[in-house]
Amino acid sequence: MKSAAKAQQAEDSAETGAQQIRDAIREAIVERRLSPGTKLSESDVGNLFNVSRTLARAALQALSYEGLVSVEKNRGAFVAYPSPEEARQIFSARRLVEPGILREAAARITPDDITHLRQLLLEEGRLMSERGQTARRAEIKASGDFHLTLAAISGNSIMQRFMEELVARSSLVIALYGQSTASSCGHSEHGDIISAIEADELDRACQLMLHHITHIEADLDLRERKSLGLKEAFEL
Amino acid sequence: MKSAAKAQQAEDSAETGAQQIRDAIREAIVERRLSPGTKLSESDVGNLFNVSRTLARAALQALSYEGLVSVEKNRGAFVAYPSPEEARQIFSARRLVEPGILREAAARITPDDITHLRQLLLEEGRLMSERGQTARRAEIKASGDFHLTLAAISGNSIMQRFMEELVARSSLVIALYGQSTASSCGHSEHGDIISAIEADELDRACQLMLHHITHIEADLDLRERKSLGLKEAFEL
DNA sequence: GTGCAAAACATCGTATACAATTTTGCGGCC
DNA sequence: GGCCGCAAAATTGTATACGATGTTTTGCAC
Repeated sequence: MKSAAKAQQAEDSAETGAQQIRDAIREAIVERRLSPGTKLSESDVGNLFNVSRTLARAALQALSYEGLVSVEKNRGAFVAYPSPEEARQIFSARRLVEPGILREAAARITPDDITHLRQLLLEEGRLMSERGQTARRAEIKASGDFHLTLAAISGNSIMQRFMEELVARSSLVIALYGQSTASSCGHSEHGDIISAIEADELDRACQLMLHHITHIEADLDLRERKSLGLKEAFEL
Repeated sequence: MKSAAKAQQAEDSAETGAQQIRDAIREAIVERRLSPGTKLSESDVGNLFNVSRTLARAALQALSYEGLVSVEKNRGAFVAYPSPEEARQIFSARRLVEPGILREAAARITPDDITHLRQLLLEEGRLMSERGQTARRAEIKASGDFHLTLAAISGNSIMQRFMEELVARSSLVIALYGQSTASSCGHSEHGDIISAIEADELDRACQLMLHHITHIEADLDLRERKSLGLKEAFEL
């Protein structure tokens, strides 16, 4: 897998400069270094990466297809600001697909995969106990990687790509509406899911996955707050 | 719904010229006026639509994110030529998501929606009995519209967009590997699914949907044929 | 006649330039 | 004093231009 991943990487980095910029911005969004609503002007992005507006534009367009930035005609690109309704749809979509992905993954999983998943878990736990911004960011990424790895194991690259989109957008939603300081995912729930898979209790694993997703969503405050930044921001 | 659809349309057409080109090419691909593997050079596309390469490129990039065209570095863009493996993944993904979509749609469906679906079915049947290329193309579109409408009824725009991608790519796969002259979907199966929904027999509706998708896939010849056109084409 | 190499051609990758639209700031008018 | 309108500035939309890369052709040597 390492060689395949490397080949993929080489192919990507060789493909075009816009891809690199896209990946860099996406990482910044997912790790919450860029807040929802932040303006991403083409010139600024271009200057930042020392490329022309052409490439910056291409990268922003690409991100808009993934739902991470929204481009408004003649107004510019912004880090996506998902509405509560959008947030609900994202988690609804995850509840819809993740059990199925889990089933397919369980059918193809190898001992090596289990080891890999457990390693991810360990890393996640380690980061969780650490302090600091960088650790927090790494933890966010790691907790998403659990779901992404499951999708990779399922062997369906289409579903894998879809999950990448959903996980990335989830990160945005959590950044916006998350309440608890305990970030993103319940750590122990990931472990429970792996255990259920190992024990071949597939139905239980799916149930756990559904509860897990619901728990994440339950930690959000999805009440409508209409255009909260316009007037109410001053009345605080 | 009509006003909402119109607003959407107006917004789209106003958004940018690249979108219109993208939609035009996509329609051509889905309706199989463009065959898989066809080269789509940026200059040609630009000339065809009387725009610069910039817009043509943007449109082709967009389509590559949807999996309908594949762009190869420094070589150009081509109508996607899905491999048998890719085809299997597409239908696997559909089996994974469509029952879930069906369940959500059934929970929100209105009598008007049922009417609409039945109307689609009628149209589909009418086109099926007609002769000629244009009728055949319209039929392809109509049969996909059934699945798309179901996704729209479900109310989850994320899943809806995903289904649009899957249906479009399915059309490509069928164009490549389809055997029977009876195109795309078994017509009667669509009607059976609607009936099951109306009768509130959700589990049965899901089963029918799964069988339906499997039937479509079963009509394909997904055997690997390596670079078939090189010598064997002459030895016929 | 065949095979390889070099040049010519075509096509994509990226940058820069210009046009169109929106936003913003200013001034006049009610 | 506040509102309306116009002009300037900024930003995006699109086109064109140039350089890089891949492909084909052509010519020469074997």
